[in-house]
Amino acid sequence: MLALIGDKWSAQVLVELGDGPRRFTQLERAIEGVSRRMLTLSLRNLERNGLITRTVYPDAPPRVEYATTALVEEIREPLEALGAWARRAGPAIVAARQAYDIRSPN
Amino acid sequence: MLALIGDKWSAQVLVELGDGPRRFTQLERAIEGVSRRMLTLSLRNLERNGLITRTVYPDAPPRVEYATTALVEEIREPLEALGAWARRAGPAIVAARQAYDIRSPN
DNA sequence: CTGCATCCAGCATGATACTG
DNA sequence: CAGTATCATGCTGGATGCAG
Repeated sequence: MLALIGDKWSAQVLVELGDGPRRFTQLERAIEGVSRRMLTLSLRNLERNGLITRTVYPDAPPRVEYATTALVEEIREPLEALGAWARRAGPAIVAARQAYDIRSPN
Repeated sequence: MLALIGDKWSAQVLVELGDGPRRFTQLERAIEGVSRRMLTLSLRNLERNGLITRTVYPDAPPRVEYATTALVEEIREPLEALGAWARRAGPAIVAARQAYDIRSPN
């Protein structure tokens, strides 16, 4: 699982594509801090693993759209459960972190 | 979320601790390929984020047990859903990979 | 617009040795 | 048993420039 989307950006790409197909530049702008290089690599990797599709439209200027496959739809629900948990648990995590840092001031 | 357990070993640690508390050496043996150093770092990180507890028993020889916290219990279900999906989707992923590699022989 | 190639720095990780 | 300390290194990923 983590071998598929465990890197820094792939998960975010999947989140963006959750609302529907997106173009390369749209993703680049939506995902704060991603470089063109890393976005390309992530997209290639996701495509290779069958998690997204890449569609080239023969226009000028070039247009490429990325979309999630059925494989990803199957896990949308547990993924969103995890997302909800992350938002809920955020404060507890921060608190735990502060408590730990006070106990071990290194 | 991935910031918490996105590294190479933390997720596996959580899986091992899913069956109950474990000692340092038990984890080291159960998790194939992990070095003492990385196991230590992962455990410290999980502890700092409040996902596991570390209990030292004042015995000779020393004994330390790690266990998951309630925070982790909350996501056991979606996590297992993801695991089940990973096992089911495995073959499809491999197939997609082969198809891709044939299309793009670089 | 959508990439790919190259270069290079920095961090993460493994190996190894040592300790309470 | 359960770590810590130190060193060497390899890969990740950013920056930059080029291209169809």
